[in-house]
Amino acid sequence: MKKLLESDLKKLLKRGVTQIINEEELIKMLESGKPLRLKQGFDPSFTDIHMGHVVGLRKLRQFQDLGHQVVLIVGDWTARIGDPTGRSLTRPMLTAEQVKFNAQTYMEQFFRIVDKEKTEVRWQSEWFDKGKFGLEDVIRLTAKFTVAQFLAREDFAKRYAEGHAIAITELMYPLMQGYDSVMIEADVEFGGTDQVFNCMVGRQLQEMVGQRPQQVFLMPLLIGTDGVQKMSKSLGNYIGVTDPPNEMYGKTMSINDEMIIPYLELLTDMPDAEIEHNSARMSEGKINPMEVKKLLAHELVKDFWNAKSAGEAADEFARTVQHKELPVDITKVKIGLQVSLEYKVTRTLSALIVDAGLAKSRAAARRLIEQNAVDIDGKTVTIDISENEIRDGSIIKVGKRHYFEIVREK
RNA sequence: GGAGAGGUGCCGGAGCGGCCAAUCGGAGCAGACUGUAAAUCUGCCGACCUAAGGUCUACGUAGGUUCGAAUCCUACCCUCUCCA
Repeated sequence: MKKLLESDLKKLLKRGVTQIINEEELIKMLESGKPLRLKQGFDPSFTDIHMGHVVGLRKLRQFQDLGHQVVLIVGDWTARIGDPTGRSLTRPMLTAEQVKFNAQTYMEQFFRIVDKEKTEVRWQSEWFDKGKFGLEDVIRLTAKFTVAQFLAREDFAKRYAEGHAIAITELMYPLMQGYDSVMIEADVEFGGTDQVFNCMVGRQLQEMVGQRPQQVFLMPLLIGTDGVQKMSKSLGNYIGVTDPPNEMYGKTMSINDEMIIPYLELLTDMPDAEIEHNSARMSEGKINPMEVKKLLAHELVKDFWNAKSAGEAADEFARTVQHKELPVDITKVKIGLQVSLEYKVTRTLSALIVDAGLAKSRAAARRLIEQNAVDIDGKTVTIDISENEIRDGSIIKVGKRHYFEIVREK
């Protein structure tokens, strides 16, 4: 165990933390010098980790660096139910195969941030599978809680009030998550602020079986790139940890100003003093917020890729976006006479745009043309011309930042 | 088990025999403005056809009535509410 310093404690318990239940006890536990069992669960109902998850994973890493033990729970059973948290609709159930695949992918990404050496991976199936958990257990578990307790939870209450369906299995979800804490004898459970209820159930269950109730460590939910809703894959407002450097950089640059400081606090190791300094300069108008955002974007790409990629992504951004020059790599679309058995096919510009993957359908591509969104070699095109009218090597721009090059086949 | 309400495009939600590819809001996309921010304004927003027009596919599922159905009828599936 590393010796606990005052500065460590501050960083650990203050930065990027919404609430700790119960903080005093947690501090005592940390000071005792005994390695703590930190519970982090996830549902393999999705595969990609994005920056929203990173907030919590970084926190786990900080604890690990002080010598504590992470216990990662693969929610292979809960995933099949679907976490009702924040949902207005019942989620579809997943098959065992999907769950397994997703878990694998998830963990590959998880260990980019969290230290694998100090992590114990446990699957819920270890205690929930057939033969291990029976009706008797279900009854014992469910008997401890009331419907009123569950309806106190905001999302259940809301769905109920609005007449949306709530499956009984969904009520099982928090119980199962709580039971996990008992099984692994968790000292601290980590989660986003939307996890309070589930984590508290764990606390209560542990107490009922005579274990010391876990401390609950709640972290803020990261707002997505749209600046409004929490970051989530299904809303499409996320930055994934596996996003290629240019994309990660670009997406970061598109967040709005208000989010720059929170992102720095939650996703980077930039010292508090430096963050405050930047924040002050921005509000005094001494620096263009874009410059700070560039620091953030660079920092993220550096952490998830490397310094070299970060530099390149920054250059690419400056080149294509700020100076409106061409990107380094351009997709090439081949044109030329294509003769099938039946007839000769000459494509139109709209078809080329679809082939380049920049529109879902030809109708959509035509709409783009009509809306002056398409340029050929810098000149806006307004009608859907034939590929024969396009020169070899022409650069076609679609929207603000998508390009492709025409290559004529002889 | 009984009674009532309802299932519409990515989401919410109008329409209740022809003028409905379907009002409106949100999301999304594009243009203007910019710092590829945000906000704002404007336009688009089922597919296919080199097309001011045409064709096809769509309003829970399957049939039916009608010249014509998202709209009426029948059966089925699903959801919600109340009663038992």
